[in-house]
Amino acid sequence: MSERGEERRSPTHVTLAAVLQVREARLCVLLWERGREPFSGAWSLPGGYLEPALALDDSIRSQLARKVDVAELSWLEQLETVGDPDRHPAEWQLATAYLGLVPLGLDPELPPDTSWHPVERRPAEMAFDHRAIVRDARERLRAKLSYTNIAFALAPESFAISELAAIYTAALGYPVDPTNLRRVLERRGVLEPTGERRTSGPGGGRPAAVYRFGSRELEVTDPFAVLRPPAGSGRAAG
Amino acid sequence: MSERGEERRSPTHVTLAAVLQVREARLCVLLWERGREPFSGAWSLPGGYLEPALALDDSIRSQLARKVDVAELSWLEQLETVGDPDRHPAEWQLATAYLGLVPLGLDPELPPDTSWHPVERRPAEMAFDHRAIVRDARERLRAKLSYTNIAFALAPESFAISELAAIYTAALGYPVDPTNLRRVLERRGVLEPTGERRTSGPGGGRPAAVYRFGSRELEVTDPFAVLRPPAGSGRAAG
DNA sequence: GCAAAAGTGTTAGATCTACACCCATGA
DNA sequence: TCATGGGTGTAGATCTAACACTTTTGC
Repeated sequence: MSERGEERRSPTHVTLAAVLQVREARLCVLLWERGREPFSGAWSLPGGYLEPALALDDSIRSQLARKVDVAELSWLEQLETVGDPDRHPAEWQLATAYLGLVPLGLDPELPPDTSWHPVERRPAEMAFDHRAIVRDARERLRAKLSYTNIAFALAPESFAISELAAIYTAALGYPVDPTNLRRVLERRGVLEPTGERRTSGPGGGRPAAVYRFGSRELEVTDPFAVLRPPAGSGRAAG
Repeated sequence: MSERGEERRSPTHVTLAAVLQVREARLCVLLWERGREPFSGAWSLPGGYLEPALALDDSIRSQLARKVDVAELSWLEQLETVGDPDRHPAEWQLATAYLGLVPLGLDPELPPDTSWHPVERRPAEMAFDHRAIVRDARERLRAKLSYTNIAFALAPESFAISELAAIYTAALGYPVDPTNLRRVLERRGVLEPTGERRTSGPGGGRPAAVYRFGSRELEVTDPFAVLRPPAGSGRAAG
């Protein structure tokens, strides 16, 4: 890391976010229609230039605030940084992409150039390399759903198990059985009964118990599927 | 992503790498002793300024080439990008960190300011935020050892199962039983017998069969520990 | 023969999916 | 009482860690 006091050409740096939400049983991503070149008219991820004195996550929060109420963001984590020299036609630009999540049921106000798109039917042509970023965000979410409690960020404050299973189904892309989902999450100790019950619908049916997530911090609930440490070995931190 | 043709202050951008290797039964990281301010004399990760027209991974490869023969790098993947405004005392600087792996047994020539340090006993004071990056690299490696075939990048071309178990033990930080490791990897189909056998040591002992990894591409061998898709459902790509 | 190291067999436990069955409610 | 949806029980399959046991070698 040799450095000189002189001028040095530096890339511009933007932060982007793939904000995902389950809407009408489909995993959707928040996209914005560009109004100017390059890629004018193309769908792109919300974001913008990194400002001095802002941390990366503060930057993306601030950029997102122009499109959506960031108080409704239940999760934000860094995804990847892309920097192919030709990813921007006119300038040398890097982009650090984030994965954001919004709980089911919220419907934030959006500016007219911004809307939700099902991830599976997202536009084939997206600005820059944003299509690949959406794919990576979806993959990251799917992986974490399987070994963490991150569903707390997709689910509303409280929910019936069948509603939670529908969220998993939408996000994972294949059916998730509520019966077994309950058992998995109960064994892991992440579910907490609220004591309330849903009222049955018009067709009748047994009322569903209402649950919430016991913690809204990310927890790795299934740390070592294989090659787990021997019985009584607490791994040293460091 | 509003942009203007005018000048814009941009952060400098460096690429760094936490290069890990198992040496003498310990997971080690390649560190470099800084020769100038800031953090002169402190241990730091190898890396340097991103050059225009270089992709991020090309940049870190090129920077690493100054310290170590990059042909001996068996794996390189992006880890994270850090950009706290005060991470560099003098300039506005972002850093994209990579995880690199070198197989057991290679001992690349190093310049005098560069050396291997056991990850568990790495210097308490490291330059910038490099200590946290080493920790994150180790965690990433540990996680991937459990659900992918990434051990191919830590192991030599061919090996006995007991040698491979020693590599897992060093990298994971807890004992891994060769007997069960063999079964896990054989079921996953990642091991390939070479047909050769090790000669016994001086004390005797049955000669070990020699294996290699069938693929040297990263493969997720244990994709869904839980919540797996129903029996005959191929997930759609996208 | 004996020690040492590698490899095999086996057992007990955990956890998962699938599905049958029972429960609580509205009409 | 019947349809509907929620909840429980259970069986079968898979996979795992642990460990006893057998095999193959050097001395």
